[in-house]
Amino acid sequence: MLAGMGRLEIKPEQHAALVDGRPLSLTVRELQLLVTLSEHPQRIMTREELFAEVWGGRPRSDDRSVDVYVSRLRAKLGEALPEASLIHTHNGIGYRFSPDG
Amino acid sequence: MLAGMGRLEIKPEQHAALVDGRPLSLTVRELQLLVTLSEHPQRIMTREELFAEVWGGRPRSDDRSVDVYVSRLRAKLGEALPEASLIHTHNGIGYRFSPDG
DNA sequence: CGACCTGTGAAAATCGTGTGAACGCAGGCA
DNA sequence: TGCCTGCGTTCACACGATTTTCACAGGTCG
Repeated sequence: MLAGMGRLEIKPEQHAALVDGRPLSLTVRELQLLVTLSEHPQRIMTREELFAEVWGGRPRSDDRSVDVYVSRLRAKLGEALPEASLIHTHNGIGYRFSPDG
Repeated sequence: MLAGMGRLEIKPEQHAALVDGRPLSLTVRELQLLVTLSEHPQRIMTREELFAEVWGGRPRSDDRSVDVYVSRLRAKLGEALPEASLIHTHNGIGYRFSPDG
């Protein structure tokens, strides 16, 4: 128990992601992205899908917003849950959220 | 231990907030706000929620009362408990009371 | 009147966002 | 193995948005 996960709860209605009951200080965008990813666990989501959900519309072909926010999110999650790696990169495709490592 | 908290007691029924047994000199509004925040520890509360509890009704869209009173409250808490940071800002959303830092 | 509380406007300070660019890693191929 | 190359990661910055703080005017109550 409390290995890696089970410690992270995502509560969109409370505008919060909790680790051990304590909210991470995520920005609105970061939270939106985390919520979107976590709503489809183990599913590889393309940048287009993620962009559509979080920003709305389609990303420019060279838009790196999703990558940048994934990076920021990983940094904050990594601080709060050092041993967990929740967001996985799928090269050439997109990202996947995995609740357990 | 006794960093930040354990030293602060909030007694709504006595219209008082005590630090090491001594009452802070808070105004009615300040106390109401502190009570409201502290009744939901670790929960991010929106301005609308706080306003509804303390002032009643809905704030004007550009109302900054909550912010101003949070600021006044922090000033007084900061004097009595210099090392504690009990009220956290969540940008774009609202405020959160955290008994321990 | 004098002391204090309250809400408002506005200036000052801080933070979030998106972008371009630098960097680094992994995979393909000789 | 060693070099390319494409893609993902992260940094730095500028701009806009949001929060913090200050000053003040009106109100209350002794």
